[in-house]
Amino acid sequence: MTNLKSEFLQVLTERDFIHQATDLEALDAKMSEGPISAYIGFDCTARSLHVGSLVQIMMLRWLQKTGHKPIVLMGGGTSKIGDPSGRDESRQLMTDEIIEDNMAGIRTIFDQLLTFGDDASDAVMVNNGEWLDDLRYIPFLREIGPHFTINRMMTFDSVKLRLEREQPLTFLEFNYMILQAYDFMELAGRHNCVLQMGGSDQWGNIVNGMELARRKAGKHLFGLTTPLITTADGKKMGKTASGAIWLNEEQLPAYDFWQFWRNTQDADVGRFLRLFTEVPMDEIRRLEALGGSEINDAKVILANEVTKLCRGADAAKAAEATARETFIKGGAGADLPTVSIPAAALQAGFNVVDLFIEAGLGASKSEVRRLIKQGGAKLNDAKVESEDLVVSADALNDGQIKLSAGKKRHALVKAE
RNA sequence: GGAGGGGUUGGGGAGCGGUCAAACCCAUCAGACUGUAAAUCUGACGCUUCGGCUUCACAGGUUCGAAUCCUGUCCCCUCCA
Repeated sequence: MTNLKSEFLQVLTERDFIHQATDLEALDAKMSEGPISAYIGFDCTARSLHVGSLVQIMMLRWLQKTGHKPIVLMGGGTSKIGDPSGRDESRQLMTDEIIEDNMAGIRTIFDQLLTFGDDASDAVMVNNGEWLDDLRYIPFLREIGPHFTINRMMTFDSVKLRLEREQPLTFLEFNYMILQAYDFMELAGRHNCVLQMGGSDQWGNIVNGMELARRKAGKHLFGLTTPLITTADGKKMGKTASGAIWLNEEQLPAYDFWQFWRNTQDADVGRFLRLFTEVPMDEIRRLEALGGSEINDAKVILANEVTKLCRGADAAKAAEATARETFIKGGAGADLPTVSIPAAALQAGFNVVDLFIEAGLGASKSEVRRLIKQGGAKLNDAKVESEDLVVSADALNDGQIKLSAGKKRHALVKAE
């Protein structure tokens, strides 16, 4: 791990991206000689990737920045199987249409973070459906099958854990690792790809690909994995009560995305800045050393930087402005979730409880009443004292009513 | 195929004829303290027109009364073959 020569690996090391790597010295030598191609595979399990995948995407970005060629592999083919790694249950099988649709959604985030094209260090996107969809069973088995022993496959975590927990592992899923191994070899042949990266749960799959390519084609390929990113209190990152933190605007508005980062725990700020932003290391060291409430400045920078990367500079600015307006001035920022209600209904008088539900700040009347009872409900920053309060048009402030549930959840109501 | 054990409110897990909307833990939400942090403390945590109403796998039944008893169905687990 010492004295790495290639810029890419230096960056990765410095920013704590590396969990495991195969033959790091040789890889370093190769990468410092000249540009290489490396890939990461993404399953098309949803219309957007979430922050759990952001580490991988950042690696591809650094790869490109340091002059190498990123290959984004869309798992159009493998998504039809479902990766059993790290899961106790089989994934629900998806139809081709859903996979297509998901792929289109996921593509947008890569367009945002990587430069695609035909130049040497331009990123390319490939779909493993290209070579997997039309595989013929018997020839494939004869070509690839002899290189895998069941004995060895049983030792990989994705298989072993499932079996140890006595959870079923179908033959379908059992094939996943073979197909991913085949992918690596295929990419090595088609795009001269020599490195596969991925999350730590992909280690087994990556190693399989390397071995297959070595045996079939005599190629020396490399693998590198990132650690599983958890929060300081040991939870999987990016899973909040309200759902996953999606990278696409369509799945999660920029303001909420920004807030997620702004609410990072003190202990995670430095690590997240290293992994999810391109802020220079000196600056990060300065920011993470901030004590007391000053660390909030670092959190704002974190939120701004990540939002800028994933959603663009304008979205980041707007989100920050809204947060500033809402939390510091105690006003109402434009980016807050907004709902419209008919002006006539408001004229007639609207019960607070119903209004909170309309604004999405409560799922049931009981829930809102509880909120009011506990003193967490505010209307235009004044505590709602009674659940019988009737809100009328004179509550409008610059044409809008600000509702708050607790300190962090705010919404605007406008009359139409 | 045989013998047992079980399916309870987001998760775990009590309850085993009435006092059960159902202990407790976790998660979640709110309040206090702070810094839109963590930790801690407090409270809440099915729905409701506040009269009640719908929940304890599903469908029936016994009973004044069932999550609790009986019958059937579906699912899960353990052991034997």
